Amino acid sequence: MQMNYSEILRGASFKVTIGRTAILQALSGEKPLSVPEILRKLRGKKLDAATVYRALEAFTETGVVRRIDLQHSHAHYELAGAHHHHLICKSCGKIEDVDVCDTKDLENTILQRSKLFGSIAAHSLEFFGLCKKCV
Amino acid sequence: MQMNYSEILRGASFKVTIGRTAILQALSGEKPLSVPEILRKLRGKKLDAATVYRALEAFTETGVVRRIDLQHSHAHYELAGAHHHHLICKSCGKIEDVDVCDTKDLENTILQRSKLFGSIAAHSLEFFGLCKKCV
DNA sequence: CACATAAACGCAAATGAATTGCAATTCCAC
DNA sequence: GTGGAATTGCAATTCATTTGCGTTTATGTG
Repeated sequence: MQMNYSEILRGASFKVTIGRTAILQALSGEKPLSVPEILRKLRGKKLDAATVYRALEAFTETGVVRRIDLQHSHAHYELAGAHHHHLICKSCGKIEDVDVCDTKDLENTILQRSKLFGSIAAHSLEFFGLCKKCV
Repeated sequence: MQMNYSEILRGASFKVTIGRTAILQALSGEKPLSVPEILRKLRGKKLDAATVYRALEAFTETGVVRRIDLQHSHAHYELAGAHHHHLICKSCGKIEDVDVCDTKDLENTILQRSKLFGSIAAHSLEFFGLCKKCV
């Protein structure tokens, strides 16, 4: 069931390049990364920022990567594996994954009540609080 | 129960200035605004961008204003009145408010399962889909 | 395997949002 | 009214993000 990065890229009909493979690899860690963080992580690979931005745009469009908001004034990205959300510590920035997510009912309720919308394709849900160290 | 902007400002122990009152006024519309949008809306008032950013930072810290993510690569702000969320059309950008929100149970469940976090203070929840015109 | 083509890339420049330092101004409590 | 702290404007700066363009590279087709 494991999918390597080449397969992921090919599966979304992207070319398999060193750069894009490296970007996916960088995103395979536990924490969602911003573009500057990705660039720092791939310092050795002399990847241009424009390349990373263009790759991430393509990746998010096809759903390979998910873009999330950690309220840090710039976007963060993570591999779009299993659907999940995040707990973010407002003090130290620690991030914990949250895999509970039963918003299907909620989405249906919302769609029924909405006068203007016809469909919901995605949602973002992040929780902000304090981790045990920062309490 | 109506609160005017002076009262809101005083209530959060801010000084009541023309600038900050105008910012709150600008945010009183239906749509969450980005800083550039606020500046455009207050063009006549010759408010500096730095002033707006500083005010919004103070406002979000004290909870007077809420910062939300519409996946547009820059932050949007709205008055922190009744707790609600948003439906955002991925095609035309239309925004509809969602006032259904029973995430209290969800938050408790998440906190219980979490090993690292001690408290949840806030959450962001936005739905992305297509409005009826863009279907 | 060569080759054509579209995708991906690097580089440089431009844009645009957000931040910062500092001096001047303004609100507010006393 | 006066003093001090909060707020502001201005200018300069930082940082993320985008864009144009010419070059390189992956890939499928013959």
